[in-house]
Amino acid sequence: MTVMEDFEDEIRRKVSDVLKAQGAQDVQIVTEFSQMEGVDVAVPCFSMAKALRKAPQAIADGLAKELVPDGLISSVSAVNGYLNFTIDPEALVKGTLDEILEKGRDYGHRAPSGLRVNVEHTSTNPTGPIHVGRARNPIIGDTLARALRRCGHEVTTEYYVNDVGKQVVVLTWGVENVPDDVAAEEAAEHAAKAGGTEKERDKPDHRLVANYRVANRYLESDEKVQGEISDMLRRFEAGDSEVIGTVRRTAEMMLGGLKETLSSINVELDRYTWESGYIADGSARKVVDDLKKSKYAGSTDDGAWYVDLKDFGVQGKNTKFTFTRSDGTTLYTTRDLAYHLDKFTRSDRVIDVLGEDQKLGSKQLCSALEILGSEKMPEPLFYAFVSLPEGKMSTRKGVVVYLDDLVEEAVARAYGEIKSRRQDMPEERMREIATVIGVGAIRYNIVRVQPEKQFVFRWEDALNFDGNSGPYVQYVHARACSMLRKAGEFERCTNPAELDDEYEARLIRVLSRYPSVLLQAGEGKAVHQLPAYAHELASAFNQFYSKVNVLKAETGRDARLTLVECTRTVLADVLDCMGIGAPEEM
RNA sequence: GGCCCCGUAGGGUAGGGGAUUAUCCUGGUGGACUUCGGAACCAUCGACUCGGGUUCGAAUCCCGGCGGGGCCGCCA
Repeated sequence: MTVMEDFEDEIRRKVSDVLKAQGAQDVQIVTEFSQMEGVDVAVPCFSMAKALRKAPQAIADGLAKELVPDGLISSVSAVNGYLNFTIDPEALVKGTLDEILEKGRDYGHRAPSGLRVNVEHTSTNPTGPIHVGRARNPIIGDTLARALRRCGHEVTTEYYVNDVGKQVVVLTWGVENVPDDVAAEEAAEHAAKAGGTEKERDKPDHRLVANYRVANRYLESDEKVQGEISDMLRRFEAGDSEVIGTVRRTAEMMLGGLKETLSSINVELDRYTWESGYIADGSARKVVDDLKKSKYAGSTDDGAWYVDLKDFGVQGKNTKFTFTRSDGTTLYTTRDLAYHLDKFTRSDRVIDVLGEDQKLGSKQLCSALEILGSEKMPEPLFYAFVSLPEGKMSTRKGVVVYLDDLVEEAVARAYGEIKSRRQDMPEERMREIATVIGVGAIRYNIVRVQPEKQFVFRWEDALNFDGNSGPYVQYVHARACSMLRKAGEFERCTNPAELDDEYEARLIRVLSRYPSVLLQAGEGKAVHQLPAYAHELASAFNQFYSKVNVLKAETGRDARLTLVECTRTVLADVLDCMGIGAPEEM
């Protein structure tokens, strides 16, 4: 419990007591942070108006009259239908700072809930490198996972690897059959088309995707290749262990490259689950058997099975959700059902981070789970697609920006910045910090916007290091570290009498809100609140910094240094929650 | 054809029924400061897609246009 939470509790309790004394039971009392100057928490009285049959302002007036400021409440007033409360400023200062000092990097984190939460994210097909369109997925997913851990949950992150189906078979055929020189030529040509932003890389995903492109091209025109691939696909479907093994090995090679990319942006997943596993262990088959028994099931003349979802709110000309082909083999969605049932045995909550093209699929999945009698349902988190100013990303047309290229560019840019301001720093250290800054800029820029909004990728935004950016926040952290380094030994002091400047008070107020921001980001699945908060905190610190002397303070130096230390602690944690490093110098 | 998202200053973006000042960044303009690290600080300019409706009150909810995106496979 933080001071702010105690404060809100106290308000709710006291307002409720007064209402009960006035004969009103069971009235919902909501508290909210106020933007009004001089008001900390407000209770809007509008929603009580109907139940109490009184005007909002009259309710607020009545309550304000009965409530005597004591405890954490230092003042009460009624304005425009709001009951406004001010927290005892001394308690806020002392309570917030003491708690940060005591908990350190755990400030704002909740006690263990015992809840197991599974966050599936990324799960891109292992057929090519990750481009910035897809990058929204790992960045949102990883950030959400970090926020949920701070909410006290036991979080497992998971990547569902698609090693079944035509795409991976085509890839595998390409890797086995396309001559090295043809693939190399394709890679060079593709890089040239991308206009120099893209480089040839010796990395499995970039190497193998050339074979994949060539194979796809052959597939369009060459009958011999078409025959070979469909034969391979047939053997794959029939359970030919040789083909299955080859495909799996190819997918693993590709995945190795993808993992490298993810790791470069600080995304490490706890678990990789292979789609083919659900065929091998018979669980996809069991889903088929169970669905066939349902009253919604039916089959076409040639033997394909479906469930009709028209009673489940699925709209459109075709409400049939097919779960077996006419030859009896399973489909992607059938295996996805088995996958979700598996996840439910391992977790209490299951979150899927998905592109918005999966909306219908996800709804169908839920309906089918309902038919199967599942008590748990996945919670999908959808994000809209990322496009380029020139239009949709397309690997084939060369209209694509690979995440590896973006990272490289951002790091190079950060390196240039450091080099221009720091002549004293060793080369290796500059490189190290440039990586942290470049990656920070990218993650911050992408997590900044609400997932459901379309996102147009622009180099100048992604490489922006000013204002509302990762590097801005990192810079403030580095600056705070520098001050603490220079300060040397000091005695921690949280005496409110020494922290009564308006800039100090504002900064502390922002610090006090961190726990509620983590809650919104995690439980509310609103990860875009994190960069907004980080920027607000960093900005409040910069204002404080420009107006108040710390190292040269005549009085209250220790208290100010303590405030600097607390800010640094929270900045480091909010950055970490976004998967962004907090360098001590830059 | 049907369904689902989104539309906020020149560009980007927060708020997603309420407080006669709608957030933040960028951009423009103008400042302060011999700095505890200027990737900074201050001031100023500039916006709720349109039309109806619900409501004491709408950027916010409902209906309809317009614009952008997505989906409607025995693909994954």
